[in-house]
Amino acid sequence: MSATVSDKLLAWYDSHARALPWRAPPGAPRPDPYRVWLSEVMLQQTTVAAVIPFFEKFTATWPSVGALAAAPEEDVMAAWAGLGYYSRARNLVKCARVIAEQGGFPETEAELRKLPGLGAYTAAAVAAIAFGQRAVVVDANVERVVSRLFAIRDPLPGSRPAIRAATETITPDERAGDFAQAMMDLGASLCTARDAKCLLCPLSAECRARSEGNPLELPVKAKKKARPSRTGTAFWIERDEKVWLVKRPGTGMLGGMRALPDDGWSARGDGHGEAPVSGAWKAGGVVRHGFTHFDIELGVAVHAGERPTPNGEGEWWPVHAIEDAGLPTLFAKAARLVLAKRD
DNA sequence: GATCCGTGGCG
DNA sequence: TCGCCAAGGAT
Repeated sequence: MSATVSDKLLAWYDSHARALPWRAPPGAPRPDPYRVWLSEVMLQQTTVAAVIPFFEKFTATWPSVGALAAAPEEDVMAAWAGLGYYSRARNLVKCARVIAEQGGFPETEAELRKLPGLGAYTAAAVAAIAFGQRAVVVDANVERVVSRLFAIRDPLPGSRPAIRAATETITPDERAGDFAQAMMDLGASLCTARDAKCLLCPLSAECRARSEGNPLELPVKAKKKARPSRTGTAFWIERDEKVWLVKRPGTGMLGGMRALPDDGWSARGDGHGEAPVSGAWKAGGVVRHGFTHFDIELGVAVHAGERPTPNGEGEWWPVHAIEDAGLPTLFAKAARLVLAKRD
């Protein structure tokens, strides 16, 4: 059974693999480990379509892990702005510097797992795809495909050990990297969360969910908690055609990112409403944004006084270049709102 | 194990 | 409109 599944899947992959910028061209040897690692980190909880432009920008700016290691962290954070989960960018820089210092990527799953930002999934994926190691690669696609293939009906995340054990039985000794990518292509194109194109699937004859009932019922997942709604305020403080930006603390939400000053709102509670500068303020409108665990309704207050002098750390950023500041999406929305109302 | 951490697309 | 979802990791 195991040989049958992987053989069928690899044969399908050989004719149906997606052409993606981090994959080696057909017939080429293994892909560049730097590009594999970078793409895998970007792809954590992030769709292929969202990653591609960021991947192209990063590899054009920093063509090697050495170039990335030498980059100012601030530049990398700004380049990551809009992609989300910003701890990935901080760990990306840390990891690049460790690798540069070590003279290259480690090639085993266990050594890769020690690097910042590489968990069980990414370490296995890089070991298999970039270095040809046999590694059991389990991501959300594999969880879904394997849950259906083996009719694993226990709900996630409790079923993860069983899913991993089942994946182990079908992972081939050779081409484990192609096998992993084939599972992900299958999960992205045929065996998706809301659809199952079983008539096109190379594994339909082996699929227990298909023979036993409706594949769309799997995997079963625990229900998620409702997201709270928060309110807060961001402050637009301008002087000499420059706007005051702060750098958020290195850990926590939007950690290490440039931002507009705000009133301390968070996932846990609303903002206190107090401005960082005295003087007159006018309402600049409201933006709404959804984070993973809460929604925020953010009022934008625009300073209406003369030559404000903010307290604390920050920098004056040219208003005309605000799109280059590397603001995360919520603050980018707020900035666009202010500038749009001005016209 | 549970929680925190972004964003955009989809039905 | 809205809940779900995506090549997860760190704590």
